[in-house]
Amino acid sequence: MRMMIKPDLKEAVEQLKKAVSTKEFIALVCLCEADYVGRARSFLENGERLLIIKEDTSFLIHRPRGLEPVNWQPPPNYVGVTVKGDHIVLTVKRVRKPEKVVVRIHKVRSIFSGRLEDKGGFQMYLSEKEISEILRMHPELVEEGFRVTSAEAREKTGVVDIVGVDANNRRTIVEIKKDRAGLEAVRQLTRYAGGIGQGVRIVLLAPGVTEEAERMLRRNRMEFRRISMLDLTKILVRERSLEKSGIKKYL
Amino acid sequence: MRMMIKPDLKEAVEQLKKAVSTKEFIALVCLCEADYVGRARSFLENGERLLIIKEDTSFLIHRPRGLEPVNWQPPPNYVGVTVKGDHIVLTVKRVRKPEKVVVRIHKVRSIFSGRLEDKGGFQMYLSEKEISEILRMHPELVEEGFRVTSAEAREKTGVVDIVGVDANNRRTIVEIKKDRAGLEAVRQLTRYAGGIGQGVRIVLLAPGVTEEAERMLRRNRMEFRRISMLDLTKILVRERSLEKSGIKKYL
DNA sequence: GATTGTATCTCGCAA
DNA sequence: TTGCGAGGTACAATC
Repeated sequence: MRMMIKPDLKEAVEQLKKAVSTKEFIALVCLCEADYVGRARSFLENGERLLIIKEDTSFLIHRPRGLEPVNWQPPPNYVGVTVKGDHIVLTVKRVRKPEKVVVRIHKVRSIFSGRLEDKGGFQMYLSEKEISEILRMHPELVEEGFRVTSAEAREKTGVVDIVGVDANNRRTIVEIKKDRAGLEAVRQLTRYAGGIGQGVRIVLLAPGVTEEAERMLRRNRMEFRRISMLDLTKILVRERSLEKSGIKKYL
Repeated sequence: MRMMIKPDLKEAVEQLKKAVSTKEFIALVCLCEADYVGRARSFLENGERLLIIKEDTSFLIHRPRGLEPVNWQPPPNYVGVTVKGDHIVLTVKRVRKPEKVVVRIHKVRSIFSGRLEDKGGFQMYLSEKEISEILRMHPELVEEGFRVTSAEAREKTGVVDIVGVDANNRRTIVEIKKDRAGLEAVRQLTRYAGGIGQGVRIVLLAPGVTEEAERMLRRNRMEFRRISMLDLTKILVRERSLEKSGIKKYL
């Protein structure tokens, strides 16, 4: 692990080359310009940015504002470092596609490189899949008397989360959205419903629905039911072994 | 602009707080864990990562591998720094949405903060010459049945024109603008079209058009057609003879 | 490898 | 603010 503040060109190049060759994680604040050629073309004029080269050669250029990187290259990449006159030329070229970013680095403000130790697990909760799982275990949350007949989550025409029958033994398809359902969700559902016979109830389950989406639902004789993500989370927390997962401390 | 290597907790907190309060750009390599609660929930166990807080409060956590950040928050955010026992607690909470990331920082490997000077322009790029070339090769992109009889680039106005005939053998002049066409573009076009006889179609091709410009076009019986510079770029990249002037040279 | 669908998508634009 | 489409989308799953 090594770090330098305002190194001169020679020092910076040396560390950069070494770090690249040993595939260390690199975070470099510098004055630079960058060209991209590949699926499109772009040119980024001179300015101060943060460059990131990861251990798997993932590459990012971040400007001082905005969430998204201005330039990037998904791994794997060939990474080259050379010196041309008074600046460093960093070339990042994708292995499997004809794409590359060329960065001309004029001044290095700071450079960090090292191997980062990161074995920590990452877990997302309450994805649509997990919601579906909970509802399969607790069909009464969908509707009184509802029974699940098919645990199959996907069919060819689109995404279907739960198939079952309601209290009157009528076939019912339940689609789940974890966010407020918009037009796109309803469209997706409509596409699927096109291949379904008459007399089948179609229910959209979500924390909310936009006005237009609800209108579209009505036009297509489909139903909306509100569901509380908080309730589902409580069930998840109650029923899962949570010692190692860590979500417990939130609730 | 300030940077520290392996600072102790107190030093790190001090710099972090100051940098956050003055909205400096921050790049922090540290051992940390992170929780996200919002549209979904996630938990990231302990490990070494790069944290980025931008001048507009954009927030990113990058692991040592993978292009995408493992956690993030689009601006604007409230950013809070506190100390709890032996670790720093960084809270990044979105202003307009119920979402937050809480990071517990256990060890700081290095911290950079400062204001980055970045006024450099950024643009996707296609020269007029290239646009003209692509459309000559693919006249169907102008319109179904269109055939080119001549093409010429006027560099001063940033407009390319192509002369041809449409599917009905009617003479058609196509003007191309790289950027969204405003009133000025239409004025120039009108001036140019003034010397043209009646019965000739005039079509403006651009990525977009302002409302007023479109009205002016209609008044002058001219047409607008939307064209995607990105699509053209893709065609260029895909189909150009690579030996002479194409992408190959770059790659 | 090509296609398809999701995403804490983000972002810009328009109504 | 909400909806809608584009993106160098990236990425995983599927064919």
